[in-house]
Amino acid sequence: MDKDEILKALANPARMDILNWLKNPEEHFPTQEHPFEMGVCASQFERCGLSQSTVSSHLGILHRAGLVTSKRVGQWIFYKRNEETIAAFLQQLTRDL
Amino acid sequence: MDKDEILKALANPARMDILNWLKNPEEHFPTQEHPFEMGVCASQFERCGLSQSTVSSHLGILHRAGLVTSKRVGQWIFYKRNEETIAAFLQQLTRDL
DNA sequence: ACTATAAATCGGATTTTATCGATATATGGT
DNA sequence: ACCATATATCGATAAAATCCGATTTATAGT
Repeated sequence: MDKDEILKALANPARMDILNWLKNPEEHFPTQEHPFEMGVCASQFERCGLSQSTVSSHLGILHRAGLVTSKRVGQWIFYKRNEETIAAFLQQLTRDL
Repeated sequence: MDKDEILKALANPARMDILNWLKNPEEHFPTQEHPFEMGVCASQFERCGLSQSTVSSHLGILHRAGLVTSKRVGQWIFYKRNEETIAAFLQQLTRDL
């Protein structure tokens, strides 16, 4: 759990949006065909207006920071919030800051 | 209280160090001649190895984000943590994230 | 083997951030 | 008024982040 890496990941509005949308997939990704239990399909995040490659980069940064998990299912990759890491980060920040 | 601005301010090791040092001024700034009640004198932070102008810039970013307060006393400017803003930020982040 | 779709990676353009030395501004003391 | 000290601001440079389109890689279906 790299606090600095997580802070950098959070210090960007698009990535913050992605994390927030993932709290309510049903509400924010009504067009997804797949069941939400698997997570949210990567391509769904292009709704933020950024290109496929940019979205992929943001998802990679969130994933490397440990803030989301990803699972490949067939040709798709599904993302979920990693609540464990998020909670641990908040705890440490509350202690350290 | 601008959450994004605060996150950007925190997403930098030097600024994070400054905030942490300010939790224990007596320990981290033993060379300060002034009483610590006033805060920590700006020049003290040059102990992080950065130039005076760079330190001044970092302090300005922390101040604009509301994470520290500053008070001029004579020719010096003293900095303290702004515990109110820090606590409010942590609360909001814990709610929002 | 070929085609289609999803996602990652590459290469490059642009913007933002970090840093410095030099200079300007503010204050205090002589 | 002048000099010394503390801090802020300016201008330049280098590094990092953001973003895109094009290409590559992975998987699925025919």
